[in-house]
Amino acid sequence: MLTRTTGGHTLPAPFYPGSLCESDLFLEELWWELNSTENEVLRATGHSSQQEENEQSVSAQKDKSLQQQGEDETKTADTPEWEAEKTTDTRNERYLNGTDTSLSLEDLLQLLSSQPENSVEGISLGDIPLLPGSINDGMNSSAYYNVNFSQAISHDVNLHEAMLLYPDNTFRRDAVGRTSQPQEPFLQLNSHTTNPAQTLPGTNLTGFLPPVDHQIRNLTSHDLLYDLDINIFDEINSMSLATEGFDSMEVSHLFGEPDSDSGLSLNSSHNSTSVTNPNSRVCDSARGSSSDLESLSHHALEGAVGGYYPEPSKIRHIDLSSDSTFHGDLAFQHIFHNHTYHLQSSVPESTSESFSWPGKSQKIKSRYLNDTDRNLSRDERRAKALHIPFSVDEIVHMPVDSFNSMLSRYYLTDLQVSLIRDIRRRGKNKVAAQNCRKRKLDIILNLEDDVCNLQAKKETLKSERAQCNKAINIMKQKLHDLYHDILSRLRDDEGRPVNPNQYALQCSHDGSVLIVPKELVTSGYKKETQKGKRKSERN
DNA sequence: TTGAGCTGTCATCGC
DNA sequence: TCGCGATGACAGCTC
Repeated sequence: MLTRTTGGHTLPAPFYPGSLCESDLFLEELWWELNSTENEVLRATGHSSQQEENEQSVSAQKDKSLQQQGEDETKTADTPEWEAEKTTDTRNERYLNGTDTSLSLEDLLQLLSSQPENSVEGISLGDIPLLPGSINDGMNSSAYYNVNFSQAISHDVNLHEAMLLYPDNTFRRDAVGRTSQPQEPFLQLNSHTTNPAQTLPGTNLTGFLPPVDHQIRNLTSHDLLYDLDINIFDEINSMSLATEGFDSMEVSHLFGEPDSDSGLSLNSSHNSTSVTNPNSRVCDSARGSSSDLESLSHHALEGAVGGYYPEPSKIRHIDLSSDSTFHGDLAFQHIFHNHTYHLQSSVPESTSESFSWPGKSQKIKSRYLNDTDRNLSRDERRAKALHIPFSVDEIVHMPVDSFNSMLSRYYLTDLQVSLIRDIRRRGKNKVAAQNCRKRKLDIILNLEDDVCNLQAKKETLKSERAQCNKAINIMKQKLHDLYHDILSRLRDDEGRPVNPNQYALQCSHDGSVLIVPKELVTSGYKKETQKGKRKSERN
């Protein structure tokens, strides 16, 4: 029973290596060897019955894709320029000349469609070079699947809807399993297929992995997706959420943000489908992911009113549930979403993000955020998630007129506009807060300097006062000495020395010096002081 | 574990 | 009325 076609080769349906169980690894090795041997045989013979089936399938798909492409062209009359600029003729020529062996499936199908029928025989899907790093294999296989990805992307269809666009069963790897598991429509994870080359034709995992077969062989999708950037999943999830209609709180929870002040709350009834696929069965180790995902989906709805933060472990299950479609969208995002989000804003970011990561574990946080995302601020992640075509720097630092004209020039949803305005408000307030703190710090420093200067001045004045007092005392002493010296030399009428304790010297206005008894001096002094007081009282 | 410092954010006020 | 800056207050994070 041949149910899976992997690049022109067949796999026995009941035999799915890739489980995390170690016992399955041995079977996986055997499967790999068998498959490798089969590949060699097929290459040696150059053709096979299965290839004929594939070619027939390709021909049928080609017709379908061409028909679908014609329909899509009418549907997507306003496709972006990047799609209009996509030309494959030159690549086809390069491929025919042998200079370019990295043609994608779509290119090849177009090449086939442009060639006479008899020339198709020489090319089968098994001959398609699936080079490591050529992620276009997955992306450009839309024609093969009768899907116009550009339409899906341009319409911002979420993953779930994008998957539903597949009209036939070519995407299915296991029709039997599919019928037996009707609730597992698309996201059958690669955990069943350890060999990444045996995944879907359009999802060549080798494009993301180093071409070390022996290492890849023992990896499961669990392992392969484990280290992938969570932000990519965030983008995928939010892309569907942002366009399909969602509650901003849920996106905030998905981003680990308890507060989203975008202020718009859309329908959140079905937004968790693209995020949490309860039917995704990754492996035995993640067997409990189904319940977790359900609970997460449930809590996501709760989070809209209660503020639930999904734990990182649950987010990990979400990532694993993205399945192979992840790669296709990933490729699209690498190519079509050329957002220039600056990693470093002009405003110095805090070294510690206030972004509240669920669980608050920095190890887990750093595990899911790569270096780029660690440098992204929360608003940058938000903008990236909602595919806002402006950088945070542009949004924040752009003049008002330019900002308003920019908003009017682009067709933006209310959510995007709200987020942009929030980003601008927060960004400007952040700068204002920084300036305010800097200014406050400057004021404090200036006040401290003033205090220091005043203290120094006070000390100077104290020293000057001490010096003045010292000078005054010296002058007093000199005056006292001079006084006694003069009185000691004076004689009364009887020739006796004048007692300094009974007489005092008094200078008159005309410069003459009189010897006056101290009683008169003290009484006269009292009278003068009393007169002075009276005068002051009268005045 | 606790506290200080830093930073982002929100609310509010005034221009 | 709107936009924006300034600032107090609060919370989260780091050390």
